[in-house]
Amino acid sequence: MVDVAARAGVSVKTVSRVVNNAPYVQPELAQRVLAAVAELGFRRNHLASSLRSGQATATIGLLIEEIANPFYATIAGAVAEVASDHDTMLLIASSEEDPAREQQLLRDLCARRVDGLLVVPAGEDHSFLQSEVDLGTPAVFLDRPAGELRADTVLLDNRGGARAGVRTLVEAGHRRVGILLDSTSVYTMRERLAGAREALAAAGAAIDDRLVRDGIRDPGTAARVVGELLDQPDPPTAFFSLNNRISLGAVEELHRRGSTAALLGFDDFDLARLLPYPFTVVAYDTRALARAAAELLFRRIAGDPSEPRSLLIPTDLVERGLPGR
Amino acid sequence: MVDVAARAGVSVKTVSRVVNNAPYVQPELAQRVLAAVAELGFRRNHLASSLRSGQATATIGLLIEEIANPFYATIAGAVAEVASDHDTMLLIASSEEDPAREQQLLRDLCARRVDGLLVVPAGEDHSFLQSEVDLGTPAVFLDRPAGELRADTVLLDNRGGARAGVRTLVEAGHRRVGILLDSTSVYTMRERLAGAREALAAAGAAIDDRLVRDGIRDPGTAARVVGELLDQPDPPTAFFSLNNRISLGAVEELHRRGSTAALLGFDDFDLARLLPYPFTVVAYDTRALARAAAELLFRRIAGDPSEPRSLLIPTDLVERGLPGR
DNA sequence: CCAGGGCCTGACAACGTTGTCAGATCCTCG
DNA sequence: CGAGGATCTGACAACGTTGTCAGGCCCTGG
Repeated sequence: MVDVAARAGVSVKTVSRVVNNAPYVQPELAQRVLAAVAELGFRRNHLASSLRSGQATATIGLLIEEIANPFYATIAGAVAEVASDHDTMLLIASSEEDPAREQQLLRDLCARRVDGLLVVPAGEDHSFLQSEVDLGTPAVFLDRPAGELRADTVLLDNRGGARAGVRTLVEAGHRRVGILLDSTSVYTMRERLAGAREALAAAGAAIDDRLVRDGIRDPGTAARVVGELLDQPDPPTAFFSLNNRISLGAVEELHRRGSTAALLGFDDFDLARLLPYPFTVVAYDTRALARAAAELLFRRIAGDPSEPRSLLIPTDLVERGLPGR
Repeated sequence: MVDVAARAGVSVKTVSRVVNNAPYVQPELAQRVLAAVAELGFRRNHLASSLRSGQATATIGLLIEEIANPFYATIAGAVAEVASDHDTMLLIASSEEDPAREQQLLRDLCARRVDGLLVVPAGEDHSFLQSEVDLGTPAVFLDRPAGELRADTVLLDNRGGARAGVRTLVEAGHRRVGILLDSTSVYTMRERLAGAREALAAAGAAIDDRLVRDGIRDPGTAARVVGELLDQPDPPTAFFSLNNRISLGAVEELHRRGSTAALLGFDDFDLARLLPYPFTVVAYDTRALARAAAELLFRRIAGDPSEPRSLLIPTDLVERGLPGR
C-alpha cells in the first residue's frame, strides 16, 4: 500500500480510501491510485484490514462431522449459499465425531476470529465456548443440541417424525417392530428411538427390547441383523430403520429373502425411485435446516440480542407403501 | 495479551513466548502466564499473528463448482484430511460454474492470504492468478486444466477411460452408439467424447453425429433423449452416458422399455448394486485425485520449486455386464 | 578471576491496514 | 464580506502479535 501511495504520489490513507470506495476522493487522484494498483498488482490484505477495523472478518466457521457425507455436504451447500448472500466466506472443519478434535477445531476457528459459528456438535459439553459467545462470537447449533451452553439451536423433529412413521406401521397392524440403529450415543438416534417407543406405547404395544438393535454402522451389518431378527422365533413383522445407510442394507436383505416384512426408514434417498422395494420414509429438508441455522446466525452477527431460540424443522412422511402388507 | 502480561507481571513478549511454547522461559513464569491466560480467557489472535510473522495463515483455499454435489463433497473431504495432517484449515468457495464469480472468489481467497489454492476451474482464463502465484501463493488445478496459466494440474484420464470403455462396446459388436452428455463447454465432457470417438474410429466406425446428444442436465432429460434416439429409424444399439446423472435417466428409460440396448456409463454410483439394470462403468478414484492435488499443493507450500507438474489419475473399467447383449 | 557461552527477559519496532483528527480549500448564504 | 458547511487530504496512532536486539544472570573452564 505504501508502494502504491508512492507511485500515485498520495498518502497511504488516500489509497485506503480509494480501495474501499470511500467518499471524498478527487476522481483524478482516484484514477492515479487505481492505475498504480493495477501496475503494482496490489491486493488489499484482508487480514490486516479486519485486524485494524475491529471485527468483521467476513468469515464464518462451519463445524460438521464429515464433509464427504452427503448429509453434511448438503448442509455445507445451503450454508455456503446463505453466506454468499452476506458476502461471507466459509471455513469448514470436520470433527469426525471426536469431541476432543471438535473442541480444538472450534478454538482454532475462534482464534481465526470468525464472525460466527455454525456447529453440528459431536461432544456433550460446549461450555468452553461460553467465553467466546460472551465476547461476541455468536454460535448456532444445528441437527443436535448444544451441551451445557445456552445457544440458538435448529433441530429436526426427529421424535415427531419417528412417531408419525411408526404410527403408520401400527395402523397397518404391526406390533412387533424391529428397530435398527447406529448408536444411542448420538442425539438424533435417541430421539428417533423415543418417538418409535411413543408410537408403540400409544397403541398399547410395549416395545420388545430384543427387537432393538444397536451399533449398526454399515449396510452389510444392517442386512445381517435383519436376517438374525427374521430367523429368531416370533420374528418382527416390520422394521424401522433409523437412517438411510441402515435402510439400504435392510431393504437388500428383505428383497433377497423375498420377505413380506414391512420397512419404514428415517431419511430419504436420492435414488429411492430405483430401489427394488419401495418403502415409506420419514423425510426432511436438510437444506431448510441449514438455511434456517445460517440465517439465524447472520441475524445474531447483525446484532440481534434476543434470547436464544430453538427452531424445529418438521419432517414429512413420504408414503411409498409398506411392502410387507 | 497486554492484559495477560499485566496480570502475570511479565512483558507481552514473555506471554507471546509462553503461548507459542518458545524455549527459555522459567517454568514459574510460564505457570503465572498460563494462569492469567486461563483467568482472562485469553485466546491468541491468529490473524494478528500471521500478519506479523509474514506468511503461514495455516489456511488453504478450495474452489469448486458446488459443495453439495457428491463429487465435490468427496474432493472436499479428501482435501480436508490432507489439510488436517498439515494443521491447516480449509476455506471453501463455490463458483457455481460462473467464471466471473470464480475470479472474484479466487481474488478474495488471495486477499485472505491463504497459503495455497486448490482450484477446479470454471473459467477459461486464469492469467489473473499469475501475479499471485509469482508472489508466492501456489495453486494446483484439479479435474480440469488451468487456462492461460502454467500451474500444477491433476486430472483424470477421461480420454483413456472413455476409450477403454467404448472399446468394450465395440468389441461386443456395437457400431451405432448413442452418446449422451451434459455440455461440451466442460473440459471433462470434451475429453470423454474425444475418447469415445477414438475408440470408434479405431474400429473403423465413423461416429454418427446425430447420435451425439448434448445439453442433458438431468435424469429426466436423459430418459427423454434415450427414448427419442430409440424411436428414430436405425436406432443406436448401445449408449455411452458421460456422467452418472445421465446414466441414471438412461437406465430408467431402458428398463422401462425393456430395451436390449447396451449401456456404458462414465462415473460409478454408490448404489450401483441396487440398480435394476447393471451396466459397465468407467470408474475412478475421486479421493485419489483430490489427495494427489492436495499433497502436491503442500509440497509447493513447503517450498518445492520444481517445474509445474501434470498428474493423470487412471480410470478403472468396472464390468457389470452389457445388458444389451 | 575472567572470558565466553547458555539461559532468560523485556523494550521496541514492525506487519498492512484504517479510525481519528486537524487542516486546507472551496462554496453558499445571510 | 464573513461564518459555516461541504469536500478533500494526510499525519499519526493503533489493531494484536512477534522478530530483533540488548542486557542481565549464572555457570564452566582455562
